[in-house]
Amino acid sequence: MRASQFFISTLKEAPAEAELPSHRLMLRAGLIRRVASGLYSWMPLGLRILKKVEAIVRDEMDRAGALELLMPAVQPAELWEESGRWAFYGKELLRVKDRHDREFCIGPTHEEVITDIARKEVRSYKQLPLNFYQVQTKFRDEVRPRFGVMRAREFIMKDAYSFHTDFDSLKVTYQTMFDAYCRIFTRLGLTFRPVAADTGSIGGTGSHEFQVLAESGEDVIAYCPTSDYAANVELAEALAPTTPRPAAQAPLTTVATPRVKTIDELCQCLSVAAAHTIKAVVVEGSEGQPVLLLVRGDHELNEVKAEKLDGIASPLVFASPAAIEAAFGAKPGSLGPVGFAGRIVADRTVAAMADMICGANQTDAHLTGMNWGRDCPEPEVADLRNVVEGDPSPDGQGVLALCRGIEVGHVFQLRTKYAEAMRAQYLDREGKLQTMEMGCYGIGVSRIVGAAIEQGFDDRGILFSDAMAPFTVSIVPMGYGRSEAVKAAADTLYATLKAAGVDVLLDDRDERPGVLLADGELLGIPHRVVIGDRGLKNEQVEYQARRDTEATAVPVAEIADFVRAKLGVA
RNA sequence: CGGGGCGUAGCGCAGUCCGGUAGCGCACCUGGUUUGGGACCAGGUGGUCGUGAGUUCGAAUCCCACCGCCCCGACCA
Repeated sequence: MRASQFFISTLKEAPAEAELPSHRLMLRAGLIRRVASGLYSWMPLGLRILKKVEAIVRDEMDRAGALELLMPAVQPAELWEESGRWAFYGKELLRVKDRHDREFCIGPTHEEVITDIARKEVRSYKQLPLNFYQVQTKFRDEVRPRFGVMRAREFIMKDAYSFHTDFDSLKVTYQTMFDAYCRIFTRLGLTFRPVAADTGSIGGTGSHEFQVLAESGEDVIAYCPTSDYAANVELAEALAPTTPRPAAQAPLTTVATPRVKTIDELCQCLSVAAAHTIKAVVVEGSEGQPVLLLVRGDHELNEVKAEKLDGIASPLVFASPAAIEAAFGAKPGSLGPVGFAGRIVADRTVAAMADMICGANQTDAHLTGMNWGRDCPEPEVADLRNVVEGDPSPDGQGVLALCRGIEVGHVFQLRTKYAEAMRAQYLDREGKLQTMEMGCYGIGVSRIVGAAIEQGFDDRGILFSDAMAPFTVSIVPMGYGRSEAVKAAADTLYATLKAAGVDVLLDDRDERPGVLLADGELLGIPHRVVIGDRGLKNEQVEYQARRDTEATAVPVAEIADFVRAKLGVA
């Protein structure tokens, strides 16, 4: 491509709305333009990147035996009513009515439509397993779209759905897809980690997320540096302390703690460490009754774990201040287990504590020296908290560390959740009707572009991998319109690389050298050849990779082969 | 949904407190000079100051309402 025939629209300054490096750089480089909150146009340059990601995804999906199809973005409400999600999905589902007043949604995902296809098309076990995928626009009406294409409302997703006669078959395809995902992210040049994950609103059993490691990530991952354990903190198990509970020593004492509402204030007021306190959270049980959850003062309640407990409302509902006062006779900030007659669930760590400090169920008062068994009954025990740095790894191999990640892929074993609700059945060998097993597999194609930039940029711009860059090589002539020699050398190299199938940009724009060089760096083009009269005097041009600190002089006669060698192109 | 902030030219901003008929940098157009790191000179184009309703002789500026956008929060009692 000749830059003069293309559309390059870079900005020296990023619009004020962008905060995250990837978002700023995507706007500055002119890859995307915002249309409305969470809605972006992909400009020609950005679309090239998106297409490259898509091509790799398709290549690996095809290789994994998945078959591409295309489902509509607009879906009838009836299908969602059948699966039960029309009611369950909530406000993120964009619902619309057509001219006949019939209800539809703009698809945030496609389990319903694909299951409808499977139940209509598949009759026999002989047709299974099957794996379909599509690359398509999704819409999720996010509460707070942010970070440009990373959490947009409309985005491009590759979603695949597999159908099976039995769980064993599902597990085989799940592994095939897991492996394909690893190849995709590796080929894209991303530093990523597959982690065990919660299944969330999609439902099902086994699940892994593919997380691109980045400081700005919205997810927290717990991993073990000395083993291959890795899980989203939502899921990572906090093991029970191995040391037994110490014997009670302190007497139960009520202390006045005026205006103390938080653990921080409590620690200051009593000059104690948070690890000696316990934090009380009141949630609703399945019948709406208050349930008291207890975690250590310096720990965090894990909502996902809490709502999985039997008898707890799911999704989790926090009790209202009024309900709390009615049940405890005290305001939030002074709650504790002593004297509370309802259900109490203590985190494993809390269950192993002695001489604790907790709320007294009396406004502006706390108890010190609280002990299980002596001052109140032994509590029900469960894993309720987020793991913290240094916790023992659940696989028994060392301790956990935490890092942040951007979720770019997610694979699920859905099992029969949708097939059952929507009666996706087949006839088995014996002629008996059976429910299909299902898997689903998603990749956030547009999010990958943001995530990749988040993982690769410097003060000059983007650092794209060869696989994702809008162009692999740029030829930057110093004075294309002024020097016949420069023009000839640039044109020759351009023709040669193009003929070799290299995605090359000849920057023949009538701009000053500084503009051409700065734009190439902003766009993250990984390989650059600078051609100028200065070098040509000695029959030389300059090669510099985007990540190199210095240019390499290369004889003009050898530059094409030199670049091809750098790219690994024959 | 709660809190904070911001809406003035395509982008970045000043002007708003203290009302007087809109400005700077970049970008863009024309001409000239330049040409190995975002050039220089000269001349130009472009704005219902987010929208609506008020106060006033007069509103970007003051008052009210609305809309849009960004950030933080929406377990941590």
